[in-house]
Amino acid sequence: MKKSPSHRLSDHALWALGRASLHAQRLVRQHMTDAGVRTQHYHVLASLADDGEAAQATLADRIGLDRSDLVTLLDELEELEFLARRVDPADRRRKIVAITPAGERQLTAMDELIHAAETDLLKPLTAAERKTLLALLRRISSD
Amino acid sequence: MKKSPSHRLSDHALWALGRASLHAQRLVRQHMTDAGVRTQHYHVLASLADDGEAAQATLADRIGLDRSDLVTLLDELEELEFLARRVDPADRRRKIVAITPAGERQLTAMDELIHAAETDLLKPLTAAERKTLLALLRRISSD
DNA sequence: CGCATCTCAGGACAACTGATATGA
DNA sequence: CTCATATCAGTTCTCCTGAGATGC
Repeated sequence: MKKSPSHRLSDHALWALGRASLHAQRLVRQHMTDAGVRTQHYHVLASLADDGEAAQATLADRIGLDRSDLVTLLDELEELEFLARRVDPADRRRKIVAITPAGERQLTAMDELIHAAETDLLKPLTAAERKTLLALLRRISSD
Repeated sequence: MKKSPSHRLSDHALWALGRASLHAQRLVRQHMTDAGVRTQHYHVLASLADDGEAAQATLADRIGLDRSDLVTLLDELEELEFLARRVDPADRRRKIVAITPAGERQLTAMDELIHAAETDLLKPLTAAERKTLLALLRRISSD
């Protein structure tokens, strides 16, 4: 016997995931929009800082972003001088993207906002539960 | 000593959530788009079937959807005759939304697709892990 | 009058698709 | 010629905002 009469919306991990993710996005924006910067900007800068400069295609793959969408994103960040594009002399089709000192400063500033949002999000969980959640999420998304 | 050198993108539950949710959305679409129906349509029909007919405002609250967005959604579903709107005689501002037999049939059909997507998503997890994940997701999104 | 309900118009973001120019 | 890279244009979907019309 099932206790609740098949609540299609609340019993599916599918929607629970969506709602949690939306909640997370809202927290991020709530902390970030003041700066006029978007989540994707953070992704780009963080990837460049953590894994080093790269061609746009590999950068897009690293973040899991579409290559065509990355173009506009890089335009905006280059305009702000948070990164620089230079043509790869070895293969002149490629443009190598590198973060600038100003970009690193911006990244450190955003790090705090992100950390605050993450803290808010995980507030109801213990440290062990946070690790469990992260591990489970990784297993269902990467495969 | 930390083992990995602070991978900003992979160590945050914030992005793990986003990636998992995106992956889930893709699975749903992969199973659903054939029918020309969207996720939100399912939400509306499922809520009407599980919790009964309701005024638009309360329906929107139940799904967690914006009231203005619900209008278009209901227009589409009414066009397909999957639901019907009728004015509440007790308060003529209100329109009571109810699912039709055709809507219920459509819902059953979608149930299978949704179930398939959910199975795909949770494939890497054991039954116990699925329960844990669902419980953790609920704790961080509801409060 | 203030207030709630439904409606309409439009913007912001993210994900996706297809086509093009250029170089390897 | 083929393939990959970066770019450009346009669509869809979801979420959000503000304003109007009608009835309480």
